Amino acid sequence: MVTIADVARDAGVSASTVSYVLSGKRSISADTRRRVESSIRRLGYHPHAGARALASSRTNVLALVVPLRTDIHVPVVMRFVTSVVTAAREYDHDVLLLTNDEGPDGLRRVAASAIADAILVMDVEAEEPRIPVLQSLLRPVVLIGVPDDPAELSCVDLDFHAAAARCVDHLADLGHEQVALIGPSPTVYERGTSFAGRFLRGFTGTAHERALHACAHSCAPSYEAVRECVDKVFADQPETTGLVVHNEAVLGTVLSELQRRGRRVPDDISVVAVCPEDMAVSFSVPLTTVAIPSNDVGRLAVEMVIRQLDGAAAPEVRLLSPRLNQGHSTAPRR
Amino acid sequence: MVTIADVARDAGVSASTVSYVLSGKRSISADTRRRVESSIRRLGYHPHAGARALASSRTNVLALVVPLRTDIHVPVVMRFVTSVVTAAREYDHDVLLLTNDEGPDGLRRVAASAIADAILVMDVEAEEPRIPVLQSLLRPVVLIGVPDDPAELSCVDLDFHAAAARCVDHLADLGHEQVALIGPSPTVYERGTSFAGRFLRGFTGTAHERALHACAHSCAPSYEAVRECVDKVFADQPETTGLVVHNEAVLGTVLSELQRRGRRVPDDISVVAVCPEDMAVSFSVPLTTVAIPSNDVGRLAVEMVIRQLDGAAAPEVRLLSPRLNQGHSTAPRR
DNA sequence: GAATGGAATCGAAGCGCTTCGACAGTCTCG
DNA sequence: CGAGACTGTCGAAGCGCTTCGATTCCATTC
Repeated sequence: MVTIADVARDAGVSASTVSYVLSGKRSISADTRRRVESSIRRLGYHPHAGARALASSRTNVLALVVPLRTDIHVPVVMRFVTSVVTAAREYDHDVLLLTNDEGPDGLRRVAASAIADAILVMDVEAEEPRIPVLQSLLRPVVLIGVPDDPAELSCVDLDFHAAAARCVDHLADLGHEQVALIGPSPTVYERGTSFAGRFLRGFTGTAHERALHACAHSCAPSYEAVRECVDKVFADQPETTGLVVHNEAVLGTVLSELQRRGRRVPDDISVVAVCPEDMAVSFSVPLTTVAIPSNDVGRLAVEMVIRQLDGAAAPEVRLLSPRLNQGHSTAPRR
Repeated sequence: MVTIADVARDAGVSASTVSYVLSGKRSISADTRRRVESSIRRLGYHPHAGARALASSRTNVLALVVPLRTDIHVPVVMRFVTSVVTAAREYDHDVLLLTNDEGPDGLRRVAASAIADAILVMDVEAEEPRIPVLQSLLRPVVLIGVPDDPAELSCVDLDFHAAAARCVDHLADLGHEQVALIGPSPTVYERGTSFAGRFLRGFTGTAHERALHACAHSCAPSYEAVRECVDKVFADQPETTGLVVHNEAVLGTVLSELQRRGRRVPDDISVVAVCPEDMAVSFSVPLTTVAIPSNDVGRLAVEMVIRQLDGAAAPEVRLLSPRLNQGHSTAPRR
């Protein structure tokens, strides 16, 4: 293994000088810097992560807690994960993958043994049970999702309340008077997943404000559940002409089910989906969507946590404003 | 921070004794062990990962290289990832998530800076370009997938050749004479993804042996592509009564497309899918499948790499035998 | 009863790095 | 021209752990 001492010898300087070249924490003459850098390259030197962590109490690793559930749409989760990894690398950090199945002890272990400098948590519930542990960790934490009481922890997420409002307003503006929401799986609501409740409240609240008839149904990700759910919508409100789908997993099934029933999109019924942008274009009708900005959220989470690590920022709650992308799945009511 | 010295003082022994209690590398009297363990618990001691790595040259971290592509089915990827994480934790290891976008340098960096002890690689191509780098790393590597020339690297995967054979045999045994394969996206084949080619060869080879008429088509994950693909199948072979779908992303769409055309499953056409077991039951007809054993593969990959780390095993190629689960989507030809 | 060997423990060295204080040399300015 | 400030570099300490003798104590064995 190539050590800092090898580089120092090769460049004719001391080890500390090499360290300062690398960290930039003290000024170095241009000539020395050049020599050291060329030695580093020539020898293929990479600082030993453990040694560095030991000496500096910084690992340059972020821990990311991902959900193992399957009722939450996996491709969406994966988008967050990759955006976090990508952003982390830009700030010279790596990402350690954690699941919840070790429970709070897993978090304590990672924090106490200094495997990671900070922790990012996905799949946040409204009454998030992990908050006490996370607070006790004495490390920066960013929640991807917003619990009812963030308790001094950083949070970042799409503003799902506003997103729902945006959907309803769009449909109302187009003249639709009976609207329906097909939401996430019942299990998602039961668990109190933070974004689900926020969206639902935004939906019903705005529908009420705009004086629309509205109904909302959760929907499990199965063929039968979708069928049943669509049944319920038209049973509740036969004249429903505006549909908001907040459930990526059943989106395709809902569309083909509408088709099967002879309801044309957007002629007979307008559909707004809440999903990642690139998902919207993979259907026969490019969908009008409120995008889930996984990339922005992931990147922002990383930036927030890095700034906290640098002591340059206090915890804060950031809600991203929703953007509606007009597709061909919504049209004025006829 | 609680250090080993704190524990030692608390238990009235030396630091090295605490270390030996933890590692079990020397014998310790029952009494001492008890005292040390209770001190550890009382003080909430967790060994500092960096210090440990420095002293022992072992990080207890496995790096996992995941694909960012979306033409490969994300939920399947995620299943592998979670099974790797879960298995790794059982062997007291954590998982560092790597993507390919740093290229070979990323691998070198992780290996040279001793961030991880070993590397697991997903999304392996037939002519895997990363093999030279991986070999130069001087660390255990396990490929999840089998390249044409593994070159002394460990590999583990489902035996896709045998899996295809199993599908075709099943259909042939049921009396079907014209069979078709709907395979992964064209981009997957173009890239030379290892499992795609192996499956395709298994399909055509076995169909030939069993004297069946067979055709195979790749299929992009879009509504139009599925439609076109199904068109092609029945244009090529109007009497096709056996269909193998090796493309999780379009499975649902293919089924509804068949339905749309009035081809009942399994009455008019038998369908065998290659997908994770739990995915098979989420359709209106529980599918006959050859399961992709993500859990077994992920766990096996971890076990192989751990055994190599312990010096207890040499690199090897492990192909898991396919298992066919009879569902309700296949029936004798009428 | 001296020699042998095993069990249990300790002390010290060392893993590769960062960081602090010291110092020599060079500038700047009154 | 000497005090003071700044620049660039070095040496040494120390981060928390593992591991290699060395040591002590006891039980065997002939």
